[in-house]
Amino acid sequence: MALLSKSCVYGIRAAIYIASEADKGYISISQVAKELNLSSHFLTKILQELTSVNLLLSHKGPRGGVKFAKDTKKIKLIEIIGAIDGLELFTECALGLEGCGVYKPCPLHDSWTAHREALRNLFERENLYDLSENVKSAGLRLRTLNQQELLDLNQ
Amino acid sequence: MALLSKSCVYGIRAAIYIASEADKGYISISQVAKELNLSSHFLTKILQELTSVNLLLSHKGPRGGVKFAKDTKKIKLIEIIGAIDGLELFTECALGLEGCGVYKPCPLHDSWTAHREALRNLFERENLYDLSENVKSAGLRLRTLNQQELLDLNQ
DNA sequence: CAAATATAGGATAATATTGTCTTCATATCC
DNA sequence: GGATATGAAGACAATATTATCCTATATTTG
Repeated sequence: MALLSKSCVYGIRAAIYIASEADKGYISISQVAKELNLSSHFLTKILQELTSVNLLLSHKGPRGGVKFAKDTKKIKLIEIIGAIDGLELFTECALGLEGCGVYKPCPLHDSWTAHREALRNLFERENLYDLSENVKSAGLRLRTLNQQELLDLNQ
Repeated sequence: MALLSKSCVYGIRAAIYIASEADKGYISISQVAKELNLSSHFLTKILQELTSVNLLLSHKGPRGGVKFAKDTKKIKLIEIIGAIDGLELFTECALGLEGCGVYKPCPLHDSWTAHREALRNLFERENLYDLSENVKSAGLRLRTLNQQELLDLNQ
């Protein structure tokens, strides 16, 4: 199991990329998909979840695409995660027990709730502007590596 | 998305219960399943993953069942998780990028790797004996609640 | 208005996860 | 040795996730 679903991860990577191009207005999803090595149709669907909650604005037709509806400094990763995966990860019992709480806790209740908050903080801290700036200035990576790059890395 | 798969969660809940009955020798899987409100066939499959890595010993026939192969004080939750879900959660990039590391990090690399370790520690700390003792002494919960219990809880 | 381009949205398919059921093999007990 | 109880293992089904493809709709451009 991964922490986040693939859809969510694709959404986050795309969001950071779109934020890095925020000054250019609408950016086409197919360009984002190409840049990140994703299926454009699949990415379109994922980003629709972000437009439906008004995080993204979309525009059809030539020179259309998507852009963020507000200042990317004010958009935290947790909003992207909430729109795609939901926030259950940050609210639910680690053992999936409904009603697990102070009154009827599971054996992991205390340690997990504490940890859950730290995890939530992690994603509440990160805003899209900072993340995208880091990508630009430090050459961080949003793409998968191709075969050759993976080989190079393993040497 | 949840942190752990359902199989893993079922495995953990069963493991804690089995540990709480460790002094009774082999305990039948169907009894465990009944106690925890799980399908016995499904649980059998999950526990087979624990016997196949020699965490559990199994015994067929009347008075058969499963029991832990070593002192439950020495079995940490991380071992159960590793056998069922694998340890990818504690080793992989949060954005699922292969080869994400110091050399070619993703924008979340630093904060996630730090957090990942804390998460791992959480599950490395907890041993089955302590967890099962907590369940017994503090009446903690391994079961799902039934309709009535859920209603009671919400009042 | 026509052509081109882009998102929206639905149909379908592939795969993984979760769950049930049946059969088999083995052990116990009488 | 026969009846019974139990885990092992595989077939199968339901559901969720991931992915692809096709059509519809809106918008721009000429």
